[in-house]
Amino acid sequence: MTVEGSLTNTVGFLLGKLGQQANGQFADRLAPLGLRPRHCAVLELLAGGPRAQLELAKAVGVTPSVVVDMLDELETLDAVRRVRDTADRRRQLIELTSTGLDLRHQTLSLARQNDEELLSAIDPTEVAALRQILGRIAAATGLVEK
Amino acid sequence: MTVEGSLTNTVGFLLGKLGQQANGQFADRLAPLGLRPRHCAVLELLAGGPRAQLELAKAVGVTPSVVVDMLDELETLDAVRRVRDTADRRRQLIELTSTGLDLRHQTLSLARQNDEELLSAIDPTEVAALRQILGRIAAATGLVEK
DNA sequence: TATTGTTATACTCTATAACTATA
DNA sequence: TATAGTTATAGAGTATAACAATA
Repeated sequence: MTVEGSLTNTVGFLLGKLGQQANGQFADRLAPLGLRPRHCAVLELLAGGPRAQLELAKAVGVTPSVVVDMLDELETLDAVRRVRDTADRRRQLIELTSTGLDLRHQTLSLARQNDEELLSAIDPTEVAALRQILGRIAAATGLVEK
Repeated sequence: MTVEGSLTNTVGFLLGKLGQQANGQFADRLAPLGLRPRHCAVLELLAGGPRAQLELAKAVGVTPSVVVDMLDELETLDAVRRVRDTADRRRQLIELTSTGLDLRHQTLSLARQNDEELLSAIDPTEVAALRQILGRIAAATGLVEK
């Protein structure tokens, strides 16, 4: 048993450590695809329809110049297309290509594999409870658009 | 309700996001003390007795040169002392000073405040369940020495 | 010759600010 | 004059590798 009154027992500390671990493992799985976790959030958003770059920046929580880089990379992979908005020629609408959609399915599958590995030590009913509680905290802190 | 089959529903994704959030909030609380989350792990370890720098590096999971920097900072704060090991003069044993011990108490208190803020949306029995499950996952993945 | 700690260097990630083209 | 996107630059944070002292 861990020492009472220790930092290690803190939920925040555990979340930090486990989050880093989960993210690192996920990044390793994504690497062969030429993607990193950040890209997945973009693919996910674009699956809901085309978006402008600044919209993506705000939604993913990164600065616009980072979005430019990510989209350059995704374009190199033929995962997305930049199409000029005819109504406002300053904007570019980012569309998911068919290979982008396929890539998104793959990342989703990898994310599930990642979960399985991460959660292999605890039983299914607890996994469900965990997912539910984490989802509620994320929603409460506004981390995820409901 | 969130879309079924979405990355956002994944435990790994939620852990990553929440971990980053928890860590950021904790870092903000620590900033006035001149500390960052990493330092807390060092203070915690040293509370169990003096350690050599390479031991600290391995335990905290950072590279030796980073430990040098962290200890320089902690020494500036008078939180730790480097004392040459008389048995092996290459080693330096790092000791917690009394102000370091005090600092450790403060960081623990801040970590608890952080938990309260983070978990304000969910009720106590669920918090207990969450802490228990996270602790078990962390132990299973070897993230925390039991 | 190997090991502890240190320093110097480089690399990644991200943010800031200047720039263009459109509005 | 303001906005969308881009580029250039700089700042954290971290890792790698060369180095001095000791074993």
